[in-house]
Amino acid sequence: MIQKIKTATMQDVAKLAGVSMMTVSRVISNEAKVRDKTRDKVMAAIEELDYQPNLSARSLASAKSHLIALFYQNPSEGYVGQLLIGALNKSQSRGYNLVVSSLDETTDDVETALKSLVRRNKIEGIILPPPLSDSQRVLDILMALNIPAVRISPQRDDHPFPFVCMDEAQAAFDITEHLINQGHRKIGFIQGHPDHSGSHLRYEGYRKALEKHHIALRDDYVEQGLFTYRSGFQAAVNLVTLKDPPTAIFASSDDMAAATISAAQKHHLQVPSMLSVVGFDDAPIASAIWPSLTTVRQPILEMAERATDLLIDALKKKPETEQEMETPPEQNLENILEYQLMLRETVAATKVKV
Amino acid sequence: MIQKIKTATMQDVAKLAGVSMMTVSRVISNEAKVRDKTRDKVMAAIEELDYQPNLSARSLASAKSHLIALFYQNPSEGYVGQLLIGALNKSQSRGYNLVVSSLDETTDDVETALKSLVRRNKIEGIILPPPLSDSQRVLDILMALNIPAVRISPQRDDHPFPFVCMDEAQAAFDITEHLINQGHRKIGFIQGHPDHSGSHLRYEGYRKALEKHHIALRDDYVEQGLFTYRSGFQAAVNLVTLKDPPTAIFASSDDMAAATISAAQKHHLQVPSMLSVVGFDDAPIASAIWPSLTTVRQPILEMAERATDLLIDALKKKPETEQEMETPPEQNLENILEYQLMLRETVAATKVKV
DNA sequence: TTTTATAATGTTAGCGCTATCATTTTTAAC
DNA sequence: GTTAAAAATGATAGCGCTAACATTATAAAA
Repeated sequence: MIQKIKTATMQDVAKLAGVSMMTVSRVISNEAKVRDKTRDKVMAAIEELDYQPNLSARSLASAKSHLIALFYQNPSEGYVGQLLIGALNKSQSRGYNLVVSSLDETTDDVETALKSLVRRNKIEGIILPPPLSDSQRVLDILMALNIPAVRISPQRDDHPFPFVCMDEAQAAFDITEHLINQGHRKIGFIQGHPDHSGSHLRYEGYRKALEKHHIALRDDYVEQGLFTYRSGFQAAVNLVTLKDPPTAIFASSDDMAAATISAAQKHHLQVPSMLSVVGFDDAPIASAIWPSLTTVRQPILEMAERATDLLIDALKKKPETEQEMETPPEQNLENILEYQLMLRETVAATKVKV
Repeated sequence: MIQKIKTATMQDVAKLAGVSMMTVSRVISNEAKVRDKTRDKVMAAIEELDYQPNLSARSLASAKSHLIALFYQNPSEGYVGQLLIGALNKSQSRGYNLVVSSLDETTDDVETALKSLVRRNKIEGIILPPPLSDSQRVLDILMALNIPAVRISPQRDDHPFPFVCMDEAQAAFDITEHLINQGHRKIGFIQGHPDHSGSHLRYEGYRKALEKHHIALRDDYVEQGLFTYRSGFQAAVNLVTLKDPPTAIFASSDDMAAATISAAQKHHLQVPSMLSVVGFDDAPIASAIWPSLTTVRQPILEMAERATDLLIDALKKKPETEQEMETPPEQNLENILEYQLMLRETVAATKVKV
């Protein structure tokens, strides 16, 4: 026996509410001119019939694909996963569908590939996570295509496309201050890859926190890393073998923080009793290792959701004004999301009095 | 200036090919009865016009949602990510859309939640990754709903829903044999969580490899773990502090393997020169740490693709025969996917002669 | 060849919604 | 109160495709 439960159509709703289909359509789609009383009647009917609009019919009638795309370029698996879940949830709930595709911006034919993807699939808007969000090349192509795009965690904010991000400098500041509050005064820092978005911001936060608490910035406490475990390991060894070693180390990524813990243990420094360590990202490794890592969680899923919202808002608005994706020069503050300090097991208060 | 490039419709193709729309439709959708000559003409026209079928129109006309769902329940981030990419790619290319939703099978109202999700979104089929693929409860509900589902890496294969998986026992066998081939005879094993799919299979593979090479299975070389770093650490310490410790350790997960490396280093055993370590999963941590971990890669993305294919095949076939999702009792071999040994840096040949 | 079965193709009628324009109602202005 | 402007609502015609059936071409049987 097959379930032939005919779901209610807009027709049904209109009849029940005693209005025309068009009015129902207006109530549902935009917030067009509908009298409150009418809207209420329609809403009630929708409620009663448990009406679900048919997206296919809507797309067909409105000649819109209701398709947005997310392009990614070899970021970590965990990162894409979060991104996808966020973008998928949001687009679904707003009646859009998501196309996901990997895109290598370094190949010669990005332009062709990109254009054909967009044209053939009738893609209406694009979400660009890092590192694509900083690819001048991709941005230029999209700009020329006159297709709306939203960037996630871009390094530079001087581009007309809107973006969502997190205040990395503030997060770095906070986690450094957390160390200071635990009594640490000798705090080492392992920098991230100099080219990568965020490295500088994280260093900036570290610097400012020291400054605020009148702790001198020591050159020998700052080591260069590349975000990788291996680079972090070497940097940590350098710090730990200093004549006057730090009592805490802030590594700019979780991989490097994990390496720092290994390096410390190798040099017979118990973590956190003899050395505190903090990371950045809340990557899977942060909670996999033991002791588990105190770090900063980037709200990746939420960023993806916000980006999707932003994009769809622009899509819905655009046809009216035929304007370029208007970016308020002052980025809306709501698009700078909250991070979260994940206080776990790798930080302890100093026993030594300061 | 807006791009009003009207994309070709089926009408256009039909006209150019000198046939009716219906014939074009038949050429495109199924492999129905169309003379080869006709098909060629149509294909040529499609090619020439770069025709892309309009999915919305198709869905509307065929009264199908072309929607499949993937439900997940807190697996690791990397895992969902791979899964999503695979499922998304495949469903996209076969003209389906993917709804993704997390689902907690332990809550009281799973049944209600599941039913309403399926009904409201008109979901036609479902992909169930672990651990949902083994949830009797969820399987029962879906069965009652008479909705096709495909399971990924299920523990038990006695259920009518089809599944895709990897030969874990064989993989465990292979990686154990790799150790043996490097001259190791004293090989420790850290088991996974006893409840979890795969734990037993991996142990079985380990056991069989020893057996094949006439190496006695020693009880004291087998430690119980729970897949977590922490559990692995303790197990590794136990193995390493044995009077006659193993020269190699096979941990049933990468997290535990990473922990094993830490434990070894803590006990001044250099990896791999003094102790070889292998893991299982090829989780992000495997390539994050250093030395990077020799392990087994599960083809997660491919499994998701295959599962999606399987599901869509069933969906396309079903209406004809109105049959329950026919599972050939003997699972098609094509649905057991190839794993890959990731030979990295944590294995060395024994120096001691055997 | 004629008849019959069968395969191949065509015709028609919507699927459920929105765009467009026509109509009615309300509000504002005089 | 009358009239004009504005706001709210309705009627109609498809969007591009497929289901269902009708028709025609082809092959098989008599």
